[in-house]
Amino acid sequence: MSDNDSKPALHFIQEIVEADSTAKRWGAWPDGRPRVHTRFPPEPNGYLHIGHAKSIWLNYGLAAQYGGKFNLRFDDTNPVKEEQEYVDSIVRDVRWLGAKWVGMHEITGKTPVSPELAEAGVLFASDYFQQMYDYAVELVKKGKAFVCDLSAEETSRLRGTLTKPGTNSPHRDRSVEENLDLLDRMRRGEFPDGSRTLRAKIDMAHPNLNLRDPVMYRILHAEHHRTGGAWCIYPMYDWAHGLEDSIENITHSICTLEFENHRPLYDWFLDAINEGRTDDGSGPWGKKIPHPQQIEFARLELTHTIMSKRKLLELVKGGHVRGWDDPRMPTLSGLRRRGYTPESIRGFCADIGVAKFNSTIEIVRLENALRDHLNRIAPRRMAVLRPLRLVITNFPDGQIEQLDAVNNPEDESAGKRQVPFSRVLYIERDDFREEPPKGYHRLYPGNEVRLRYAYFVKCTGCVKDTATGKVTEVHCTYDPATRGGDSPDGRKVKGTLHWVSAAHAIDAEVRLYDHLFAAQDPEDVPEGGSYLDHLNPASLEVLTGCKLEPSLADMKLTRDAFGTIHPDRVQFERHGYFCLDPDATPDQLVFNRTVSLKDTWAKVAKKA
RNA sequence: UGGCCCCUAGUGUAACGGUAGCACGACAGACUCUGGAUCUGUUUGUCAAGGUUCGAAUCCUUGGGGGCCAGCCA
Repeated sequence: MSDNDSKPALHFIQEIVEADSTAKRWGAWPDGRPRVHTRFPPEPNGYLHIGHAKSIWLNYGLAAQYGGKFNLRFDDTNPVKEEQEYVDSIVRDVRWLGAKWVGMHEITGKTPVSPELAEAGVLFASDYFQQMYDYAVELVKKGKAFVCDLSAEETSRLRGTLTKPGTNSPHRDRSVEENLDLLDRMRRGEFPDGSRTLRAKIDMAHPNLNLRDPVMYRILHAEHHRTGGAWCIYPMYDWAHGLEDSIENITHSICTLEFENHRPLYDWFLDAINEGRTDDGSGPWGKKIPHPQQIEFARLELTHTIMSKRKLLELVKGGHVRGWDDPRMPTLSGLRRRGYTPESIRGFCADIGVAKFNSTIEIVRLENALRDHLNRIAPRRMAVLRPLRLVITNFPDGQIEQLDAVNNPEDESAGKRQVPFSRVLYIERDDFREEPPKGYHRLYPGNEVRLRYAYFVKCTGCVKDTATGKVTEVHCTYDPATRGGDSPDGRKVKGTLHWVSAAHAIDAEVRLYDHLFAAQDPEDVPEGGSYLDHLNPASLEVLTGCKLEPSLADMKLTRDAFGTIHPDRVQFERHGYFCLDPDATPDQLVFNRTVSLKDTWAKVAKKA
């Protein structure tokens, strides 16, 4: 090939959109650019998780890439499962991720915003209920739908099986007049729940079970979170979804693989409505309505976690986690509280690709995307999580020195800060061994190490509790010539330790997290087992009495105009990335470990 | 004894009939005031068999493996 500018590889959906744009298949915006209009259509029956992030980013990313539009639309067609709480959390999470929908009110400051403004531009399928009903009446008139009096059990029995065809409903051949009358009375609430349905008249012998006279409306005398008691019949997903897309003039209706078998039905409904309609609106049925293209891709699966909304709900309700926003949850609210950045989640989504293969991504990929971003933006600080006293026996008692420390070696503009140093410090318990294992180059009797940004110190011994044998204090001497951490004689040390001056340290609680599930695939359980059996008992470790350098007292957790938390993020050197938890109070700092640093030593030590 | 979809290193993902590449991991090394970061190198792959073709990961056939579908859920 002679061209050096190899185009970035497009995934299969981008290829479709690209081809459609070239052909102007979906027409053009007023300025002449080809139209691309996507949407994210969550059902408000749970919190969003990282899998939804992939979908949001796919849909919004496509719209952004092709200069198109993106809708946030709630698919709220089942009042018995849906709640306003979920609407609120979903709107919050989509906004936090960085997707911008049509009509969205963007953040302008920290002044709290009204719920109306927070929801500005958000669409609801329930707003289309009347239009959907009108279309249903049209199908009845066209002889393509009928009212069926069969019970749910009978309907199921007559549907047949995967290998055997179904049987026609005895009500399938009712007259249009009778169907119209019955449908009207269903709508008026004359019939009890479950007594009748409106069904499409397709083919009870179809090999695709979705086409065996599917139910379009069921009777549900339930209070809807938005329409209240206005309706007592509610549309089924298959009937509703294509109409929602059509009404919004969506071009590409992207969904996950399990809807592949539903695409023929998606198309059938739209085709049925368009039958007899014309491009110019002449004729008895009027103008043709838009018919978007449904495209399916593989949903995101991750190791060491679960993505099922039902099971996530179980974890919450069963008290296995503290709530939807527990930092161990794969929910966006959990990841946010844990300290994940929207940038890192987007980066992850861009990284993993879009395809039709059912794959499971190793969770380290997510953690890596996180480290990658945090490494660039997080200021470095020193924090001793499991403190051990270190006394510098030749350092003048009462003397305090302020030493310069670099805030972020990856970002010079982050500048420097001063850290107080004195005779008694805390170091990590793990950084001292009376008898060092092979390859250990931290502190042990006779060994010299560097105290980061401070001095070289040489270990002279330790003090032990006579009863327990536990080391309570380590002693060392320092070399005054190494101030700042460099030796004028060119002498090298292998280890560099972080530390905190005991007299200046602030106390904090630190929560360490590990994978919620110990098993790679929590769903992989023997007969009679449960994914709950794989819950990792060590997924949360709470450390108290941690010692932090004084500058950490400035850490903040802010809330934006929508009440969404934005915690400051830091790297505790040699430990990992941390952020303030909403549980923190002015006199009790609480930190979450977002993700640990890669730990080569741990790997070496484990092998030995 | 149904229909639809899918299968490329350990895990993901490119190659669109013309040299199987990339990322992450793993391993080895360099560098380092974080056993971090960074850099270098190594390793491993087209599910199988036929067919079409000068040439097949790619097209066809058969077989194997996996996913989804029998809600008045989405």
